[in-house]
Amino acid sequence: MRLTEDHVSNPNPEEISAGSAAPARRRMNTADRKRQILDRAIQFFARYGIDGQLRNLTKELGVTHTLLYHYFPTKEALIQEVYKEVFESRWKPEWEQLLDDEKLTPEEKFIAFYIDYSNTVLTYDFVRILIFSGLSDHSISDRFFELIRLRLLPRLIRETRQFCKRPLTSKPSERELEFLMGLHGGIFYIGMRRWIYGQAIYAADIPDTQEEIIRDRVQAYLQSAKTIFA
Amino acid sequence: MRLTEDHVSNPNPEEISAGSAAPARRRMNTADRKRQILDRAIQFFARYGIDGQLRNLTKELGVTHTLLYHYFPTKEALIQEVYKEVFESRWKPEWEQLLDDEKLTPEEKFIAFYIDYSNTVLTYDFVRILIFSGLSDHSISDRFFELIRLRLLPRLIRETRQFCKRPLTSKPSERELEFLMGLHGGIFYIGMRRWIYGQAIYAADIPDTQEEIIRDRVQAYLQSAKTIFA
DNA sequence: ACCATTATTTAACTTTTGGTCAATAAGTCT
DNA sequence: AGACTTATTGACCAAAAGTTAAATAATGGT
Repeated sequence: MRLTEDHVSNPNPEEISAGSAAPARRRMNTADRKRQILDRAIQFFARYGIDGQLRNLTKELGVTHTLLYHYFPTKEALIQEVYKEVFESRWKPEWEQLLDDEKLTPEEKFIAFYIDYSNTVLTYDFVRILIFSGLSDHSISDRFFELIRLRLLPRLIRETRQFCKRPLTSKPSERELEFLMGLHGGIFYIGMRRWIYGQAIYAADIPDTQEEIIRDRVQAYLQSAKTIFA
Repeated sequence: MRLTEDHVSNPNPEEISAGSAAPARRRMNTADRKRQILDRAIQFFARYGIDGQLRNLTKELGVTHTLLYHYFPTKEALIQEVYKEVFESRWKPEWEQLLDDEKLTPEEKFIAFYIDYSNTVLTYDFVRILIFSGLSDHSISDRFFELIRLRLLPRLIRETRQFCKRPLTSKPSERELEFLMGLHGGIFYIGMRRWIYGQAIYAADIPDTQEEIIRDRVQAYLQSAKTIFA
């Protein structure tokens, strides 16, 4: 039932050392090993979900599963650190600066932002872990959406209004927000198709066309906003 | 680690019968019981994922877990039937007829289609099971996307071109498809926010405003298509 | 070269969980 | 009422998987 790694070739060939001598047992310094485990755990849980088995995770590291308990008290604790790492350390404060930059037009800001946003957020690890966590417990993914809601949406709405030459002061209406979420969701869906459903995306690896996609959609969004909120 | 049902109040109070007498053991006719199990299994797996435990599922039914094996050979078989039920029996052939209806304008078709589509597809069970299955094994969710790709997208592209007064014959370009996926994904994202992330959606339960959201987005899509593909 | 530290492993425990099978009893038919 | 069918259960199994504790050995310091 669970996802297994039967088909995953072991990327750590050293453990199957040629000689029949006892496999070399190397000690690693604490910080490095913990970092290594965490990095691998992110990939691992992204792939197999939080139900992935510790024994398989540590096999990828060429290490016994009990070693984990030297660095993390429980599996749950490890998972929490994975979440923390993925959701908190990948947020870019530059996004806010970019959207506040007075030298750029709303259109330029939107495009530059969503290109960079999709490059950082629409990765295998991020998309899948975000969704795994959402499926099991909103409270974790919520932290990420709070950042979006507080730091990004107000700025994006402001820029939209600027583009439409409308007053900036009033509180964003639900209709405005929903319209913006149409753009935002459409872009996130690119990651969904690619990393959840395994679909080939049009020129997913060709930055130029990836940019064209975003450009098309942003322009459609802004132009239509002008019409709708006239 | 796994999602448990500790916090789920048991909706089947009969099993905790007041008297200490042996709980009445009722026999159900085969077809009804199978139907009942399947229905409950859909909700259950939608909530807890396919790693949900059979003993918990049957507890909700007020029945021993071994009874499942009287109706399904293995857990895997049950899950396959759940998938089949969810993905195949919810597809509406009317959608294709609607999009082919010559009495409607492209705009009317788009709006009518996406309103009905979102009402049938953007449900708790469907969205979550689709994503659970996508996370674990594309081959299942693929069947659903094949339907979309073959039955829906060509029609939607055709209607888009019709709206733009462009020739209908040539094969849809990737750019056209991606632009359409922006609309489609933005709408699916409504379900994601609601059923995966547990976010409150603007007027999610008020059909009128739900329709307004879709109307806004469809109109934005069509108008912009005119500009982009001029 | 020896010692102390601690990273790492080995062995074992416990609970969980999918699955089997024989026993039980609720319906149905005569 | 008695016999027959079969839905349902209870006891049990084996493998999986998180966790613990003691044994082992790599490393650094003196």
